[in-house]
Amino acid sequence: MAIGETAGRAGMATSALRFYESEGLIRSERTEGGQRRYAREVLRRLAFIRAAQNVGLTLDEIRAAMAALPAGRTPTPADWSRLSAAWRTRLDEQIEGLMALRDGLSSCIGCGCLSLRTCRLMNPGDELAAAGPGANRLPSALRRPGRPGRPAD
Amino acid sequence: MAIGETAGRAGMATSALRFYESEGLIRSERTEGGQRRYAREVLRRLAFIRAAQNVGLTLDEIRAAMAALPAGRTPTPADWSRLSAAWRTRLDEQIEGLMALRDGLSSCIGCGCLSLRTCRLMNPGDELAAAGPGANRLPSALRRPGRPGRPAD
DNA sequence: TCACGACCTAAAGTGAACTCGAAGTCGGCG
DNA sequence: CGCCGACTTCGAGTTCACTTTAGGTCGTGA
Repeated sequence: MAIGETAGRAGMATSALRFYESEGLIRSERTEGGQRRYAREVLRRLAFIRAAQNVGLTLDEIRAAMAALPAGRTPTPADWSRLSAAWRTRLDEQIEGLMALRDGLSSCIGCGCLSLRTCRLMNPGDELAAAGPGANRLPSALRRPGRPGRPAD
Repeated sequence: MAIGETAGRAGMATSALRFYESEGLIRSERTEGGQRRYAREVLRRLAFIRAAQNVGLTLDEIRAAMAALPAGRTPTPADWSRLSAAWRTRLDEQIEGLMALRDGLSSCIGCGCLSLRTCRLMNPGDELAAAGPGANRLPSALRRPGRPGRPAD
């Protein structure tokens, strides 16, 4: 399949496919003239990438996960299934984190304190005293790239 | 308070405070020599910003929310409380979204299909046919800035 | 054969939320 | 009075996941 058809089927832009290829997430053959031709299997890889992103993985993590696929043969459904099984735990953790935040919020909403030191909304993980004040920990899917962890001070 | 002390108490870098000020999220007085001096109230604003970010709001949204604070007087605990009450709903939605994703995953994990068209993991909101295939919707806290919604095609 | 859309590369741009660095100034303690 | 750390501004850099643009090539239906 040419890049346009592949992208269309996967619901992505062609630029994304080129980008994924440059990042080593997918592979392609080339025609004589240098155009990409994708194997069917790539659709499954793209689906995996999409799904993994929904769960909050970065492309780095996704690449690492896919590196665990069998090298020689085309991956089977079972192979893909095994990979995605790990996501359940991850999702569970994310849900748990959000619920903790919500419950902390409930306990704060009445008082309006928003105290930096004592409010559970500020300090989800209890004290965190060693890491300095302020809430710094979020499930990784919630952490925003532009907001890197404070550098070691 | 000088910027260093304020930042220390809030658990943020001084650069963040300057940035927030440049973005109109906080305000300061200046000494004769041009240095910033912060009022106590700023600590509460910073706490609010931190908490709102934990819930997944952008600085734009946070600025908008804080614009609803009373202009003349110093905001009371009740004022802050009212603002943060809206977060509960938001968190509930986020949790619900993640749980739906997790349950979709459970139903997929056995089959390993990862089918672009039919897998619920790919298409959380059922068909979404109008918006094109692929899963495009995430709770905003999970959406990553670097990954903008596909432009209108 | 030729037109035209689909494709190619490489580099630069986007946006969020900051951080970092350079070059210079302030302020409070001794 | 002098020192030195804390402060100032401003512009550029960072991360992630792409998209956009410019300038050129491929491939296929008429």
